[in-house]
Amino acid sequence: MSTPVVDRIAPRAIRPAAARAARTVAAPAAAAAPRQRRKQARPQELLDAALALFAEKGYAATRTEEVAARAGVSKGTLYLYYPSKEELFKAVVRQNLSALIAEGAEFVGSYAGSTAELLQVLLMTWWDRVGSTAAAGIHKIVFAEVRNFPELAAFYEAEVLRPADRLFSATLRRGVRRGEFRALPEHEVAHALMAPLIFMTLCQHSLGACALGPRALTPQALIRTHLDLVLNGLQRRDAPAAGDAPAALKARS
Amino acid sequence: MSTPVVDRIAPRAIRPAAARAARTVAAPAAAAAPRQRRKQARPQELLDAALALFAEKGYAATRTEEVAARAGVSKGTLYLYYPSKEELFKAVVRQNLSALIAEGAEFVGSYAGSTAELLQVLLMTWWDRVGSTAAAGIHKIVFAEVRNFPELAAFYEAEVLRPADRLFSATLRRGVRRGEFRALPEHEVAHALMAPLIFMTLCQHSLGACALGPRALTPQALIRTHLDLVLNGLQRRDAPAAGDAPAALKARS
DNA sequence: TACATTACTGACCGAACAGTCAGTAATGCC
DNA sequence: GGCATTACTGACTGTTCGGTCAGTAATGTA
Repeated sequence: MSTPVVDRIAPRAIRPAAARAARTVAAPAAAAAPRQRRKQARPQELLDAALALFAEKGYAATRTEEVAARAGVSKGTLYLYYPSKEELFKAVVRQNLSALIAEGAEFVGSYAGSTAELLQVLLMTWWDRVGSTAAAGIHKIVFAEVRNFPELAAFYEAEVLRPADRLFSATLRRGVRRGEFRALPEHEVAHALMAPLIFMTLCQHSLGACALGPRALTPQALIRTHLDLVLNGLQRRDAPAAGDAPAALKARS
Repeated sequence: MSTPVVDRIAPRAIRPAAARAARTVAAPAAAAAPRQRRKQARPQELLDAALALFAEKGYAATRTEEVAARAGVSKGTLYLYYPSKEELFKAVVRQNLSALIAEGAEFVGSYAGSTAELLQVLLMTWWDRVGSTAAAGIHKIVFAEVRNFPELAAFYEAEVLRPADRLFSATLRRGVRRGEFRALPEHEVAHALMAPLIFMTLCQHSLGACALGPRALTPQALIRTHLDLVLNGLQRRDAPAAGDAPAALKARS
């Protein structure tokens, strides 16, 4: 089929050539202060740097030295605060995903309005707090690399997947119980609810970041269409159509 | 927040320790024949090996030597047929994705039944020929790694994304033109149509492969629920419900 | 059997990278 | 100012991997 040709020289991977400078030009706030002692601030700064780089390049492709440089410290310092690359990653997941899911579960328990509205709020809030931020890039990593790092699979399952599934299943049951929705399989509908959103963030964090991908797929338009489609699909044939756009759960901090 | 602890020794990545044996126990068909000359068969065997390994481990994490070993040849031979790892990957994409999309476009042009039926056939066929095979793993790679290999982004966009988007947009327009569907934004609905399916394959090729992930998400059940949901959502309120399950496009070869 | 062609091999090169640790300098205390 | 504590540094190590190329052996031809 394909003819053998030996010509070009392909680079082993993307050339790093970016880690430099970070120390000399230094952090955005502090000018060019060499060797500061700021034990309190380091962990958070390292987490921020790690999230940004993991989301951009993936887990395996992110070099710990680069994370350190972005946080304005040396590689040795990173290992002073996190015992390994893996533990650093886990800390990032805990801070950015686990926290919000717990908050959402609490919200669902005390919500009084219609379930269609509730779903709108949940999805909009997810977009506001995760989907539109670097945290969305974590999903990209998990999907792609979890098989190469089996220990991270169990961690993500317990820390993110199960809680999120519980959250949406409970919400859908609520809709059926109140006579608003048809009774469709919970897991599958929960999947259909989140899949297009997460899928969109995957696009944005991959093809989209290259100014390519599904053309002009603006998040707002997609979420609106998606909600219209799904809420209409969930609706009992004899029920009236859902109202639209209640106020969101809570503005980003 | 996090306290510094330095204790465990984390491995650099997943230990390869798998490439061995492949030559001695050799290929399933030929016993243990050293140094065969089979110029015709090599390219396809290399593509098969590459697809399997790329889908399992990702692009960067797959070692060319491992691909060669799985195909029953040495690393040098691989580079005799494909000039670089990147070109090997492109060849895999062309064979496994581009081909089917072209076939689907042809099918849509000549289809006579209802558009709801047509969508069912397209999705079912996609599942049969891509979603349920190793080829689905390609999407995982693209989402995760395309940013580290910008040249692959443009390739995938031109070779897969645009053709697929054209295919679904045309089908949806057909439904609206024939008065079967509501007029919703094409790109967004096309996204909502494919996202849950591709998303499911992502799950299966990552968490699912670790026997985790969304519990008991069987493909058939998900596709059925998804189609029910979306076709019901697309339906004009005054139209009758869609019929079900026409015969599939064409059985897997 | 001798020779030419060429499919195939695998040791080797250079670069990259997770994690270490002996050393350096900022800070607090007297 | 002098000293003890400790946050921080960066050169170093062992290993991995894409790609190369001089050499080897299978095949066709006579």
